[in-house]
Amino acid sequence: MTTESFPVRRNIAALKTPLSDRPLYQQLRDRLKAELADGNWKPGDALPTERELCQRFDLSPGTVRQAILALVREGLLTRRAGKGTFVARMDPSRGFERFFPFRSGTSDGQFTPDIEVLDVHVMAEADEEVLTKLDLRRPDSILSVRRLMVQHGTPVCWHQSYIPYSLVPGMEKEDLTQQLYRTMEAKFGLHVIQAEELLQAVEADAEMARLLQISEGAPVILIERVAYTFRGQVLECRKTYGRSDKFLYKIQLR
Amino acid sequence: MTTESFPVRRNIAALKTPLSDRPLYQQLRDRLKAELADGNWKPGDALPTERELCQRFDLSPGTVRQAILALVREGLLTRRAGKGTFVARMDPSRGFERFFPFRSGTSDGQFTPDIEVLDVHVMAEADEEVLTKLDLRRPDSILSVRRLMVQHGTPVCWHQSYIPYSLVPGMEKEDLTQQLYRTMEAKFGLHVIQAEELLQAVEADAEMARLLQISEGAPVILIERVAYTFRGQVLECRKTYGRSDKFLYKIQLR
DNA sequence: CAGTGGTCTAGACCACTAT
DNA sequence: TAGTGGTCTAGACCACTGT
Repeated sequence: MTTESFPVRRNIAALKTPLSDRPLYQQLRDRLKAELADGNWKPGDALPTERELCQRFDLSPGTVRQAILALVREGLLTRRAGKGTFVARMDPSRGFERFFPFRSGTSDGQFTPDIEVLDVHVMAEADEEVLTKLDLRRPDSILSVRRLMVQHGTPVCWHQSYIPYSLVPGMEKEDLTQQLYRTMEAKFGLHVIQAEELLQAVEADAEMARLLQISEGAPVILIERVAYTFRGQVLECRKTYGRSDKFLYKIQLR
Repeated sequence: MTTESFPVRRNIAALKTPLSDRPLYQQLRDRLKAELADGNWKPGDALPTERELCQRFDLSPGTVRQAILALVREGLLTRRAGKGTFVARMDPSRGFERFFPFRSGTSDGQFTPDIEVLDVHVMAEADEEVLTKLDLRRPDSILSVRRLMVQHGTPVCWHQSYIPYSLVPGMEKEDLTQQLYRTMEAKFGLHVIQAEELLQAVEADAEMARLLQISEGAPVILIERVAYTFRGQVLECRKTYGRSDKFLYKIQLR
Protein backbone atom coordinates (compact mmCIF):
# COMPACT_ATOMS: atom_id res chain seq x y z
CA MET A 1 0.00 0.00 0.00
CA THR A 2 1.50 3.32 -1.10
CA THR A 3 0.81 6.57 0.67
CA GLU A 4 2.93 8.73 -1.63
CA SER A 5 1.34 10.01 -4.84
CA PHE A 6 3.51 9.57 -7.92
CA PRO A 7 3.14 11.10 -11.35
CA VAL A 8 1.26 8.66 -13.54
CA ARG A 9 3.90 8.85 -16.21
CA ARG A 10 7.64 8.75 -16.10
CA ASN A 11 9.34 12.12 -16.68
CA ILE A 12 12.50 12.91 -18.59
CA ALA A 13 15.32 14.56 -16.68
CA ALA A 14 14.89 18.24 -17.43
CA LEU A 15 15.90 21.07 -15.17
CA LYS A 16 13.25 23.62 -14.19
CA THR A 17 10.56 21.46 -15.75
CA PRO A 18 7.54 20.60 -13.63
CA LEU A 19 6.50 16.97 -13.46
CA SER A 20 4.43 16.13 -16.48
CA ASP A 21 1.90 13.52 -17.48
CA ARG A 22 2.60 13.96 -21.16
CA PRO A 23 4.25 11.36 -23.41
CA LEU A 24 8.02 11.20 -23.18
CA TYR A 25 8.56 12.16 -26.81
CA GLN A 26 6.48 15.29 -26.30
CA GLN A 27 8.42 16.16 -23.18
CA LEU A 28 11.67 15.82 -25.11
CA ARG A 29 10.31 17.79 -28.09
CA ASP A 30 9.28 20.66 -25.82
CA ARG A 31 12.56 20.52 -23.96
CA LEU A 32 14.52 20.82 -27.22
CA LYS A 33 12.18 23.55 -28.42
CA ALA A 34 12.77 25.49 -25.21
CA GLU A 35 16.53 25.25 -25.68
CA LEU A 36 16.15 26.56 -29.23
CA ALA A 37 13.95 29.39 -27.96
CA ASP A 38 16.53 30.30 -25.32
CA GLY A 39 19.14 30.53 -28.04
CA ASN A 40 21.34 27.80 -26.55
CA TRP A 41 21.89 26.63 -30.11
CA LYS A 42 22.07 28.97 -33.06
CA PRO A 43 20.94 28.39 -36.66
CA GLY A 44 23.34 25.98 -38.33
CA ASP A 45 24.60 24.47 -35.06
CA ALA A 46 24.61 20.69 -34.65
CA LEU A 47 22.37 19.10 -32.05
CA PRO A 48 23.48 16.12 -29.97
CA THR A 49 23.19 12.88 -31.95
CA GLU A 50 20.26 10.51 -31.50
CA ARG A 51 22.41 8.14 -29.50
CA GLU A 52 23.65 10.92 -27.24
CA LEU A 53 20.10 12.04 -26.51
CA CYS A 54 19.14 8.42 -25.80
CA GLN A 55 21.85 8.20 -23.16
CA ARG A 56 21.33 11.65 -21.69
CA PHE A 57 17.60 11.18 -21.14
CA ASP A 58 17.58 7.39 -20.83
CA LEU A 59 15.23 6.93 -23.77
CA SER A 60 14.95 4.48 -26.63
CA PRO A 61 16.03 5.48 -30.15
CA GLY A 62 12.45 5.37 -31.38
CA THR A 63 11.25 7.82 -28.76
CA VAL A 64 14.08 10.27 -29.40
CA ARG A 65 13.43 9.98 -33.13
CA GLN A 66 9.77 10.81 -32.70
CA ALA A 67 10.66 14.03 -30.88
CA ILE A 68 13.28 15.11 -33.41
CA LEU A 69 11.16 14.35 -36.48
CA ALA A 70 8.31 16.44 -35.07
CA LEU A 71 10.68 19.42 -34.92
CA VAL A 72 11.93 18.68 -38.43
CA ARG A 73 8.34 18.78 -39.68
CA GLU A 74 7.84 22.10 -37.90
CA GLY A 75 10.82 23.41 -39.85
CA LEU A 76 12.98 24.05 -36.78
CA LEU A 77 15.55 21.34 -37.48
CA THR A 78 17.09 19.71 -40.52
CA ARG A 79 18.80 16.33 -40.71
CA ARG A 80 21.36 14.94 -43.09
CA ALA A 81 22.23 11.26 -43.15
CA GLY A 82 25.83 10.70 -42.20
CA LYS A 83 26.23 14.24 -40.87
CA GLY A 84 23.83 15.04 -38.09
CA THR A 85 20.89 17.12 -36.91
CA PHE A 86 21.11 20.88 -37.22
CA VAL A 87 19.18 23.98 -36.25
CA ALA A 88 17.39 25.08 -39.43
CA ARG A 89 18.46 28.25 -41.12
CA MET A 90 16.82 30.46 -43.71
CA ASP A 91 17.66 28.75 -46.95
CA PRO A 92 18.86 31.32 -49.47
CA SER A 93 18.03 28.97 -52.34
CA ARG A 94 14.42 28.68 -51.19
CA GLY A 95 14.81 32.42 -50.98
CA PHE A 96 11.57 34.23 -51.43
CA GLU A 97 9.55 31.06 -51.69
CA ARG A 98 8.81 30.27 -48.10
CA PHE A 99 7.47 33.56 -46.84
CA PHE A 100 6.94 35.18 -50.22
CA PRO A 101 4.50 33.01 -52.16
CA PHE A 102 4.53 35.41 -55.08
CA ARG A 103 4.82 35.09 -58.78
CA SER A 104 5.44 38.09 -60.93
CA GLY A 105 3.14 38.34 -63.91
CA THR A 106 1.75 35.08 -65.16
CA SER A 107 5.07 33.30 -65.48
CA ASP A 108 5.84 30.68 -62.88
CA GLY A 109 9.47 31.71 -62.76
CA GLN A 110 11.52 32.85 -59.81
CA PHE A 111 10.71 36.07 -58.06
CA THR A 112 14.14 37.59 -57.48
CA PRO A 113 13.61 41.32 -57.49
CA ASP A 114 16.13 44.08 -56.94
CA ILE A 115 15.53 45.68 -53.58
CA GLU A 116 15.71 49.43 -53.15
CA VAL A 117 15.68 50.89 -49.64
CA LEU A 118 13.33 53.86 -49.54
CA ASP A 119 13.64 54.77 -45.90
CA VAL A 120 15.11 53.44 -42.64
CA HIS A 121 14.83 55.01 -39.24
CA VAL A 122 14.40 54.22 -35.56
CA MET A 123 11.20 55.58 -34.06
CA ALA A 124 10.95 56.44 -30.38
CA GLU A 125 7.19 56.00 -30.56
CA ALA A 126 4.71 54.25 -32.78
CA ASP A 127 1.00 54.36 -33.22
CA GLU A 128 -1.37 52.06 -31.42
CA GLU A 129 -1.93 49.75 -34.42
CA VAL A 130 1.77 48.91 -34.76
CA LEU A 131 2.26 48.46 -31.02
CA THR A 132 -0.70 46.10 -30.90
CA LYS A 133 0.50 44.03 -33.83
CA LEU A 134 4.00 43.81 -32.39
CA ASP A 135 2.44 42.80 -29.08
CA LEU A 136 4.47 45.43 -27.20
CA ARG A 137 2.77 46.25 -23.93
CA ARG A 138 4.97 49.27 -23.26
CA PRO A 139 6.04 51.86 -25.79
CA ASP A 140 9.41 50.83 -27.18
CA SER A 141 11.74 51.93 -29.94
CA ILE A 142 10.83 50.48 -33.31
CA LEU A 143 12.83 50.07 -36.50
CA SER A 144 10.93 51.26 -39.54
CA VAL A 145 12.01 50.00 -42.98
CA ARG A 146 10.41 50.87 -46.27
CA ARG A 147 11.60 49.08 -49.40
CA LEU A 148 10.68 48.81 -53.05
CA MET A 149 10.94 45.61 -55.11
CA VAL A 150 11.83 46.15 -58.74
CA GLN A 151 11.89 43.43 -61.36
CA HIS A 152 13.21 44.06 -64.85
CA GLY A 153 13.04 47.78 -64.23
CA THR A 154 9.37 47.71 -63.20
CA PRO A 155 8.20 48.29 -59.62
CA VAL A 156 6.28 45.22 -58.49
CA CYS A 157 5.54 45.91 -54.84
CA TRP A 158 6.76 47.86 -51.85
CA HIS A 159 6.42 47.32 -48.15
CA GLN A 160 6.51 49.12 -44.84
CA SER A 161 8.02 46.98 -42.09
CA TYR A 162 8.21 47.49 -38.31
CA ILE A 163 10.57 45.57 -36.03
CA PRO A 164 11.02 45.95 -32.24
CA TYR A 165 14.35 47.75 -32.06
CA SER A 166 15.40 46.05 -28.84
CA LEU A 167 15.59 42.79 -30.82
CA VAL A 168 17.76 44.22 -33.62
CA PRO A 169 19.90 47.04 -32.17
CA GLY A 170 22.02 48.63 -34.89
CA MET A 171 20.20 46.89 -37.73
CA GLU A 172 19.68 50.24 -39.48
CA LYS A 173 23.42 50.18 -40.27
CA GLU A 174 23.27 46.77 -41.97
CA ASP A 175 22.83 46.15 -45.68
CA LEU A 176 19.07 46.09 -46.07
CA THR A 177 18.96 45.21 -49.77
CA GLN A 178 18.98 41.55 -48.76
CA GLN A 179 16.13 39.53 -47.30
CA LEU A 180 15.35 41.05 -43.91
CA TYR A 181 14.88 37.63 -42.33
CA ARG A 182 18.34 36.52 -43.47
CA THR A 183 19.89 39.58 -41.87
CA MET A 184 17.93 39.09 -38.67
CA GLU A 185 19.14 35.50 -38.49
CA ALA A 186 22.76 36.11 -39.43
CA LYS A 187 23.33 39.24 -37.34
CA PHE A 188 20.91 38.85 -34.44
CA GLY A 189 20.25 35.11 -34.17
CA LEU A 190 16.53 35.62 -34.71
CA HIS A 191 14.67 32.87 -36.52
CA VAL A 192 11.32 33.47 -38.22
CA ILE A 193 9.42 30.21 -37.96
CA GLN A 194 5.89 31.26 -38.82
CA ALA A 195 3.91 34.11 -40.34
CA GLU A 196 0.29 35.09 -40.72
CA GLU A 197 -0.98 37.06 -43.69
CA LEU A 198 -4.21 38.88 -44.39
CA LEU A 199 -4.92 39.84 -47.99
CA GLN A 200 -7.29 42.35 -49.45
CA ALA A 201 -7.79 44.48 -52.53
CA VAL A 202 -7.60 48.26 -52.18
CA GLU A 203 -7.50 51.34 -54.39
CA ALA A 204 -4.11 52.98 -54.84
CA ASP A 205 -3.74 56.27 -53.01
CA ALA A 206 -1.34 58.96 -54.19
CA GLU A 207 1.72 57.46 -52.49
CA MET A 208 1.09 53.87 -53.64
CA ALA A 209 0.43 55.10 -57.16
CA ARG A 210 3.67 57.07 -57.26
CA LEU A 211 5.83 54.24 -55.94
CA LEU A 212 4.28 51.57 -58.16
CA GLN A 213 4.01 53.84 -61.20
CA ILE A 214 0.30 53.25 -61.64
CA SER A 215 -2.64 55.62 -61.63
CA GLU A 216 -4.48 56.60 -58.46
CA GLY A 217 -7.49 54.39 -57.80
CA ALA A 218 -6.01 51.39 -59.62
CA PRO A 219 -6.50 48.07 -57.78
CA VAL A 220 -3.65 47.13 -55.45
CA ILE A 221 -3.21 43.95 -53.43
CA LEU A 222 -2.53 44.68 -49.76
CA ILE A 223 -0.90 42.02 -47.61
CA GLU A 224 -0.65 42.52 -43.87
CA ARG A 225 1.85 40.17 -42.29
CA VAL A 226 2.85 39.38 -38.74
CA ALA A 227 6.00 37.22 -38.39
CA TYR A 228 6.72 35.10 -35.34
CA THR A 229 9.66 33.32 -33.77
CA PHE A 230 9.51 30.73 -30.95
CA ARG A 231 6.78 30.91 -28.32
CA GLY A 232 4.67 33.19 -30.42
CA GLN A 233 7.01 36.16 -30.01
CA VAL A 234 6.41 38.73 -32.75
CA LEU A 235 9.48 39.72 -34.74
CA GLU A 236 7.93 41.95 -37.38
CA CYS A 237 4.76 43.39 -38.79
CA ARG A 238 4.59 44.54 -42.37
CA LYS A 239 2.25 45.89 -44.99
CA THR A 240 3.01 45.02 -48.60
CA TYR A 241 1.38 46.78 -51.53
CA GLY A 242 1.53 44.95 -54.85
CA ARG A 243 0.76 46.06 -58.40
CA SER A 244 -2.12 43.84 -59.42
CA ASP A 245 -0.86 43.43 -62.97
CA LYS A 246 2.66 42.41 -61.96
CA PHE A 247 2.11 40.66 -58.70
CA LEU A 248 0.28 37.38 -58.08
CA TYR A 249 -0.01 35.52 -54.82
CA LYS A 250 0.06 31.75 -55.09
CA ILE A 251 -1.03 29.32 -52.39
CA GLN A 252 -1.23 25.56 -51.97
CA LEU A 253 -4.06 24.36 -49.74
CA ARG A 254 -3.98 20.86 -48.25
CA MET B 1 28.34 -17.07 -56.66
CA THR B 2 24.98 -15.78 -57.86
CA THR B 3 24.19 -15.31 -61.50
CA GLU B 4 20.64 -14.02 -60.96
CA SER B 5 20.23 -10.32 -60.21
CA PHE B 6 17.97 -9.59 -57.28
CA PRO B 7 16.40 -6.30 -56.25
CA VAL B 8 18.57 -4.67 -53.64
CA ARG B 9 15.67 -4.23 -51.31
CA ARG B 10 12.88 -6.51 -50.24
CA ASN B 11 9.46 -5.73 -51.76
CA ILE B 12 6.04 -5.88 -50.20
CA ALA B 13 3.51 -8.19 -51.76
CA ALA B 14 1.51 -5.97 -54.08
CA LEU B 15 -0.15 -7.03 -57.26
CA LYS B 16 0.69 -5.20 -60.47
CA THR B 17 3.49 -3.36 -58.69
CA PRO B 18 6.90 -3.46 -60.33
CA LEU B 19 9.81 -4.45 -58.14
CA SER B 20 10.96 -1.47 -56.20
CA ASP B 21 14.10 -0.34 -54.45
CA ARG B 22 12.25 2.07 -52.21
CA PRO B 23 11.81 1.70 -48.45
CA LEU B 24 9.08 -0.70 -47.37
CA TYR B 25 7.06 1.95 -45.58
CA GLN B 26 7.00 4.04 -48.76
CA GLN B 27 5.94 1.05 -50.79
CA LEU B 28 3.08 0.43 -48.37
CA ARG B 29 2.12 4.11 -48.28
CA ASP B 30 1.92 4.22 -52.08
CA ARG B 31 0.03 0.96 -52.19
CA LEU B 32 -2.60 2.28 -49.77
CA LYS B 33 -2.74 5.56 -51.64
CA ALA B 34 -3.35 3.70 -54.88
CA GLU B 35 -6.22 1.78 -53.32
CA LEU B 36 -7.73 5.05 -52.13
CA ALA B 37 -7.31 6.52 -55.60
CA ASP B 38 -9.02 3.51 -57.16
CA GLY B 39 -11.96 4.04 -54.84
CA ASN B 40 -11.63 0.64 -53.17
CA TRP B 41 -12.40 2.39 -49.90
CA LYS B 42 -14.76 5.33 -49.67
CA PRO B 43 -14.62 8.33 -47.32
CA GLY B 44 -15.56 7.19 -43.81
CA ASP B 45 -14.68 3.53 -44.42
CA ALA B 46 -12.41 1.74 -41.97
CA LEU B 47 -9.00 0.54 -43.13
CA PRO B 48 -7.52 -2.77 -42.01
CA THR B 49 -6.02 -2.49 -38.54
CA GLU B 50 -2.29 -2.07 -38.00
CA ARG B 51 -1.98 -5.70 -36.93
CA GLU B 52 -3.87 -6.90 -40.00
CA LEU B 53 -1.59 -4.92 -42.29
CA CYS B 54 1.44 -6.33 -40.45
CA GLN B 55 0.27 -9.86 -41.18
CA ARG B 56 -0.90 -9.23 -44.71
CA PHE B 57 2.38 -7.65 -45.83
CA ASP B 58 4.67 -9.40 -43.33
CA LEU B 59 5.88 -6.13 -41.84
CA SER B 60 6.68 -4.90 -38.36
CA PRO B 61 4.24 -2.62 -36.51
CA GLY B 62 6.67 0.26 -36.70
CA THR B 63 6.94 0.07 -40.46
CA VAL B 64 3.19 -0.11 -40.97
CA ARG B 65 2.75 2.80 -38.58
CA GLN B 66 5.20 4.93 -40.53
CA ALA B 67 3.20 4.39 -43.72
CA ILE B 68 -0.16 5.14 -42.11
CA LEU B 69 0.99 8.25 -40.24
CA ALA B 70 2.37 9.70 -43.47
CA LEU B 71 -1.10 9.42 -45.00
CA VAL B 72 -2.67 10.93 -41.88
CA ARG B 73 -0.34 13.92 -42.23
CA GLU B 74 -1.37 14.26 -45.87
CA GLY B 75 -4.96 14.47 -44.69
CA LEU B 76 -6.07 11.28 -46.46
CA LEU B 77 -6.68 9.22 -43.33
CA THR B 78 -7.82 9.87 -39.78
CA ARG B 79 -7.23 7.68 -36.73
CA ARG B 80 -9.09 7.35 -33.46
CA ALA B 81 -7.66 5.43 -30.54
CA GLY B 82 -9.80 2.46 -29.67
CA LYS B 83 -11.76 2.67 -32.93
CA GLY B 84 -9.57 2.40 -35.97
CA THR B 85 -8.17 4.07 -39.07
CA PHE B 86 -10.58 5.67 -41.50
CA VAL B 87 -10.61 7.32 -44.90
CA ALA B 88 -10.82 11.05 -44.23
CA ARG B 89 -13.98 12.89 -45.15
CA MET B 90 -14.75 16.53 -45.63
CA ASP B 91 -15.39 17.69 -42.09
CA PRO B 92 -18.53 19.82 -41.99
CA SER B 93 -17.40 21.40 -38.72
CA ARG B 94 -14.15 22.54 -40.29
CA GLY B 95 -16.52 23.68 -43.00
CA PHE B 96 -15.19 26.57 -44.96
CA GLU B 97 -11.92 26.66 -43.12
CA ARG B 98 -9.84 24.18 -45.04
CA PHE B 99 -10.34 25.36 -48.59
CA PHE B 100 -11.88 28.73 -47.75
CA PRO B 101 -9.35 30.64 -45.69
CA PHE B 102 -11.63 33.66 -45.55
CA ARG B 103 -12.73 36.02 -42.87
CA SER B 104 -15.59 38.37 -43.49
CA GLY B 105 -14.85 41.91 -42.49
CA THR B 106 -12.29 42.36 -39.76
CA SER B 107 -13.88 39.95 -37.32
CA ASP B 108 -12.19 36.61 -36.87
CA GLY B 109 -15.50 34.81 -36.60
CA GLN B 110 -16.82 31.96 -38.70
CA PHE B 111 -17.56 32.46 -42.36
CA THR B 112 -20.88 30.71 -42.79
CA PRO B 113 -22.63 32.49 -45.61
CA ASP B 114 -25.98 31.74 -47.18
CA ILE B 115 -25.43 30.34 -50.65
CA GLU B 116 -27.60 31.43 -53.55
CA VAL B 117 -27.38 29.51 -56.81
CA LEU B 118 -27.27 32.00 -59.68
CA ASP B 119 -26.95 29.58 -62.56
CA VAL B 120 -26.35 25.87 -63.25
CA HIS B 121 -26.01 24.22 -66.63
CA VAL B 122 -24.16 21.53 -68.53
CA MET B 123 -22.05 22.84 -71.39
CA ALA B 124 -21.25 20.71 -74.41
CA GLU B 125 -18.18 22.81 -75.08
CA ALA B 126 -15.95 25.12 -73.13
CA ASP B 127 -13.32 27.66 -74.02
CA GLU B 128 -9.65 26.83 -74.21
CA GLU B 129 -8.80 28.36 -70.82
CA VAL B 130 -11.24 26.13 -68.93
CA LEU B 131 -10.24 22.99 -70.83
CA THR B 132 -6.58 23.69 -70.10
CA LYS B 133 -7.20 24.27 -66.40
CA LEU B 134 -9.31 21.12 -66.13
CA ASP B 135 -6.55 19.26 -67.97
CA LEU B 136 -9.05 17.80 -70.45
CA ARG B 137 -7.27 16.77 -73.62
CA ARG B 138 -10.47 16.22 -75.57
CA PRO B 139 -13.54 18.43 -75.49
CA ASP B 140 -15.93 17.07 -72.86
CA SER B 141 -19.15 18.15 -71.22
CA ILE B 142 -18.61 20.49 -68.31
CA LEU B 143 -20.86 21.45 -65.44
CA SER B 144 -20.99 25.21 -64.89
CA VAL B 145 -22.12 26.52 -61.49
CA ARG B 146 -22.36 30.14 -60.49
CA ARG B 147 -23.17 30.98 -56.88
CA LEU B 148 -23.40 34.01 -54.62
CA MET B 149 -22.36 34.05 -50.96
CA VAL B 150 -24.42 36.35 -48.78
CA GLN B 151 -23.69 37.08 -45.14
CA HIS B 152 -26.09 39.08 -42.99
CA GLY B 153 -27.90 40.20 -46.10
CA THR B 154 -24.76 41.56 -47.76
CA PRO B 155 -23.15 39.90 -50.79
CA VAL B 156 -19.59 38.99 -49.88
CA CYS B 157 -18.33 37.10 -52.91
CA TRP B 158 -19.50 35.04 -55.87
CA HIS B 159 -17.84 32.38 -57.91
CA GLN B 160 -17.95 30.68 -61.29
CA SER B 161 -17.06 26.99 -61.06
CA TYR B 162 -16.38 24.39 -63.77
CA ILE B 163 -16.40 20.62 -63.15
CA PRO B 164 -15.83 17.83 -65.71
CA TYR B 165 -19.36 16.48 -66.13
CA SER B 166 -18.24 12.90 -66.63
CA LEU B 167 -17.10 12.90 -62.99
CA VAL B 168 -20.41 14.21 -61.61
CA PRO B 169 -23.23 13.08 -63.92
CA GLY B 170 -26.56 14.45 -62.73
CA MET B 171 -25.02 16.83 -60.21
CA GLU B 172 -27.04 19.71 -61.63
CA LYS B 173 -30.10 18.09 -60.00
CA GLU B 174 -28.53 18.03 -56.53
CA ASP B 175 -28.94 20.68 -53.84
CA LEU B 176 -26.16 23.12 -54.66
CA THR B 177 -26.66 25.47 -51.73
CA GLN B 178 -24.27 23.28 -49.73
CA GLN B 179 -20.50 23.08 -50.04
CA LEU B 180 -19.78 21.70 -53.51
CA TYR B 181 -16.99 19.48 -52.20
CA ARG B 182 -19.31 17.89 -49.65
CA THR B 183 -21.78 17.05 -52.39
CA MET B 184 -19.07 15.69 -54.66
CA GLU B 185 -17.86 13.44 -51.84
CA ALA B 186 -21.26 12.27 -50.63
CA LYS B 187 -22.87 11.68 -54.03
CA PHE B 188 -19.95 10.86 -56.31
CA GLY B 189 -17.22 9.57 -53.98
CA LEU B 190 -14.83 12.29 -55.10
CA HIS B 191 -12.37 13.56 -52.54
CA VAL B 192 -10.66 16.94 -52.89
CA ILE B 193 -7.26 16.56 -51.26
CA GLN B 194 -5.43 19.61 -52.51
CA ALA B 195 -6.01 22.97 -54.16
CA GLU B 196 -3.94 25.71 -55.69
CA GLU B 197 -4.97 29.35 -55.59
CA LEU B 198 -3.76 32.43 -57.38
CA LEU B 199 -4.82 35.78 -55.98
CA GLN B 200 -4.88 39.20 -57.53
CA ALA B 201 -6.65 42.54 -57.24
CA VAL B 202 -8.86 43.70 -60.11
CA GLU B 203 -11.36 46.45 -60.88
CA ALA B 204 -15.02 45.47 -60.78
CA ASP B 205 -16.65 45.28 -64.20
CA ALA B 206 -20.37 45.81 -64.66
CA GLU B 207 -21.35 42.23 -63.77
CA MET B 208 -19.15 41.99 -60.65
CA ALA B 209 -20.40 45.36 -59.50
CA ARG B 210 -24.02 44.35 -59.91
CA LEU B 211 -23.66 41.03 -58.07
CA LEU B 212 -21.60 42.44 -55.20
CA GLN B 213 -23.58 45.68 -54.98
CA ILE B 214 -20.55 47.89 -55.37
CA SER B 215 -19.65 50.52 -57.92
CA GLU B 216 -17.87 49.71 -61.17
CA GLY B 217 -14.13 50.09 -60.88
CA ALA B 218 -14.06 49.34 -57.16
CA PRO B 219 -11.25 46.99 -56.07
CA VAL B 220 -12.19 43.30 -56.06
CA ILE B 221 -10.11 40.34 -54.95
CA LEU B 222 -9.97 37.63 -57.61
CA ILE B 223 -9.05 34.07 -56.59
CA GLU B 224 -8.42 31.48 -59.27
CA ARG B 225 -8.50 27.97 -57.86
CA VAL B 226 -7.76 24.54 -59.26
CA ALA B 227 -8.81 21.63 -57.01
CA TYR B 228 -7.24 18.17 -57.23
CA THR B 229 -7.98 14.65 -56.07
CA PHE B 230 -5.57 11.72 -56.05
CA ARG B 231 -2.82 11.46 -58.64
CA GLY B 232 -3.13 15.10 -59.57
CA GLN B 233 -6.49 14.65 -61.27
CA VAL B 234 -8.33 17.96 -61.57
CA LEU B 235 -11.83 18.02 -60.10
CA GLU B 236 -12.72 21.67 -60.49
CA CYS B 237 -11.54 25.10 -61.54
CA ARG B 238 -13.14 28.18 -60.15
CA LYS B 239 -12.91 31.95 -60.11
CA THR B 240 -14.05 33.73 -56.98
CA TYR B 241 -14.67 37.47 -56.86
CA GLY B 242 -14.73 39.03 -53.38
CA ARG B 243 -15.81 42.45 -52.15
CA SER B 244 -12.65 43.95 -50.74
CA ASP B 245 -14.42 45.60 -47.83
CA LYS B 246 -16.22 42.43 -46.72
CA PHE B 247 -13.83 39.74 -47.69
CA LEU B 248 -10.38 39.02 -46.27
CA TYR B 249 -8.10 36.12 -47.12
CA LYS B 250 -6.06 34.77 -44.23
CA ILE B 251 -3.06 32.50 -44.54
CA GLN B 252 -0.60 30.83 -42.19
CA LEU B 253 2.91 30.37 -43.56
CA ARG B 254 5.28 27.86 -41.99
C1' DC C 1 37.66 4.21 -40.80
C1' DA C 2 34.21 5.66 -37.13
C1' DG C 3 30.05 8.12 -36.67
C1' DT C 4 25.65 9.84 -38.48
C1' DG C 5 20.82 9.44 -39.66
C1' DG C 6 17.47 6.02 -42.35
C1' DT C 7 15.17 1.87 -42.10
C1' DC C 8 13.31 -2.20 -39.91
C1' DT C 9 12.34 -5.79 -36.46
C1' DA C 10 9.50 -7.93 -32.73
C1' DG C 11 7.73 -7.34 -29.33
C1' DA C 12 5.54 -4.79 -24.62
C1' DC C 13 2.01 -2.18 -21.98
C1' DC C 14 -1.32 1.52 -21.94
C1' DA C 15 -5.84 4.27 -22.64
C1' DC C 16 -9.71 4.35 -25.10
C1' DT C 17 -13.95 2.34 -27.53
C1' DA C 18 -17.80 -0.60 -28.13
C1' DT C 19 -20.38 -4.72 -26.75
C1' DT D 1 -14.12 -8.20 -22.42
C1' DA D 2 -11.86 -7.94 -26.84
C1' DG D 3 -9.93 -4.95 -30.09
C1' DT D 4 -8.09 -0.44 -31.47
C1' DG D 5 -4.51 3.03 -31.88
C1' DG D 6 -0.74 5.50 -28.74
C1' DT D 7 3.45 4.98 -26.58
C1' DC D 8 7.85 2.85 -25.65
C1' DT D 9 11.67 -0.50 -25.59
C1' DA D 10 16.17 -2.40 -27.26
C1' DG D 11 18.17 -3.58 -30.32
C1' DA D 12 19.74 -4.65 -35.76
C1' DC D 13 21.72 -3.47 -40.34
C1' DC D 14 22.16 -0.11 -43.99
C1' DA D 15 23.85 4.09 -46.82
C1' DC D 16 26.07 8.10 -46.46
C1' DT D 17 29.59 11.47 -44.58
C1' DG D 18 34.16 13.23 -43.47
C1' DT D 19 39.03 11.79 -41.93
